[in-house]
Amino acid sequence: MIERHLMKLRARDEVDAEEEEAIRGTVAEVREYRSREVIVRSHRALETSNILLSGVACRQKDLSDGRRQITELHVDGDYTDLHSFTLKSLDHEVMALTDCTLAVIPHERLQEITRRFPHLTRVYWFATNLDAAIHREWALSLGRRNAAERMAHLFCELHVRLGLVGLVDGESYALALTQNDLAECLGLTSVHVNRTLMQLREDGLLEFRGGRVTIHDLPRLRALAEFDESYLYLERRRR
Amino acid sequence: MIERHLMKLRARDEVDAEEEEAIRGTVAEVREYRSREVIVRSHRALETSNILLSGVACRQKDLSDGRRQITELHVDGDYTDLHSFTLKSLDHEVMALTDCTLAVIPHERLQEITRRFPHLTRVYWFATNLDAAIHREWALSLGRRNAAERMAHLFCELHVRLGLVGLVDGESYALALTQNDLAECLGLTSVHVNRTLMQLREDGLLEFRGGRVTIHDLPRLRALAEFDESYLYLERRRR
DNA sequence: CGGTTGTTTGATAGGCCTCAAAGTCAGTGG
DNA sequence: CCACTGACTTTGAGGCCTATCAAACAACCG
Repeated sequence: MIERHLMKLRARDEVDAEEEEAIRGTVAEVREYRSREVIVRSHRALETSNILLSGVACRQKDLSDGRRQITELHVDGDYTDLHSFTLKSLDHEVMALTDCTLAVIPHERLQEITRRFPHLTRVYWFATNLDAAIHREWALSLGRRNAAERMAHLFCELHVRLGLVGLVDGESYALALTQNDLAECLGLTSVHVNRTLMQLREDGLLEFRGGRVTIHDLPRLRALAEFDESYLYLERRRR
Repeated sequence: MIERHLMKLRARDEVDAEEEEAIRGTVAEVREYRSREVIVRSHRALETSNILLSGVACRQKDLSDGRRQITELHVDGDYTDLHSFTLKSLDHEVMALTDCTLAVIPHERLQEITRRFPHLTRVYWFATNLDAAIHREWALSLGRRNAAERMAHLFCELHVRLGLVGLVDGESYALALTQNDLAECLGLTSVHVNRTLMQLREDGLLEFRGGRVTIHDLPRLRALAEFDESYLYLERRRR
């Protein structure tokens, strides 16, 4: 059930059998959400966190006039809101962008495994620090990359992150987002996203249609984005 | 020495005498850096972290053609790179924007106090999650706020964060940054920062000159920025 | 098959960038 | 005490990237 979550942890650290068992034991419940449903509301006291088992979810913040920014995308196996374990409430919403299945993990169970397994504490601390690293890379995109570079970078990031959990088929992966969702990730309007997608397609870099991304020229895509995957901390080492 | 660091921790949690003593014991050394010196290089194996004792430092990332984005500003009492404790190396540089003094904390000492004090582990885990919350708010600014709103928001954030450590005098605080530094925080050019500053000044919101920010109308500044300080997690509670 | 959601296209506007140069100021040294 | 320097700020003109507004088109769905 949480196999993809374990795959992801194992890509960056060692997790032994006993730790794995403890992690499996943290799951209290499994819930389903429909596309566009809010999974976690902002500014509410929280006593559980969630692992995304399947689907695409996001963290988003907005302004009063409706301007909205997605600050991170989540895919299968991601903890969407592990940070609420110490924050106790969130500064953003977590929302389902497609139908989603999530495992619910009570904070008290996290408290317990961090007490029993100091190493797992660091594994999960690392995981939240990785989210922050992704935020920083997005800040670089939003602040300094133009539309095409930003978009190329996002597709490269997802290519790696989905690849880690076995969801990339050749150079293609499922991504059931709307162009407006992309716009809210990239700090653009959906109209400009549409035009930028067409440009990337005409340039032979990739196609995005029917909820699927097909990369035609990964080296050029990475070069355009100046994509350097080191911010995803892919080394498997003791944390 | 690390009084401001403790002030900041105490604004969000309780730290008892024994824990405080342990924290003081983590400091191995104190170092000075000149303005513009690199404090921590990216992509290098790290075995220490740093608490900023005085000065302004930043985290920054750049693209090959020189475009640069600052992803967070650090002020007195901040851990500039606590996340390297689990990340082991950084995806960005830490740089001094003014002359700075930093306390050096070996990771092995952090390892030790997290073993002895599970609560302190959560206090510091919280601290890195707070950095991520700041990153998200900056993403909202970079993606969706216009130049004046972004700038207003940044000055509001610093007003609160410097206030926490006693560095705000009335509605004024020292901030020895150049307009170009601001531009690199805000995803703008220094020319446009200059024009935006003039506009904020003409509108009677604030002045920024001689390395000092003077806020003339805090309510209007906050309204312009839609500043909601809850992302800074100012409630004092057990983490 | 009408209704709804999402994509595509077109025309126009504006916010911010680029390039360039002048102005200001603190610090340095003769 | 003043020329000199370098770093930073300010101003101006022009242009581009992306937003805005509007409407047509396509695809999905009950």
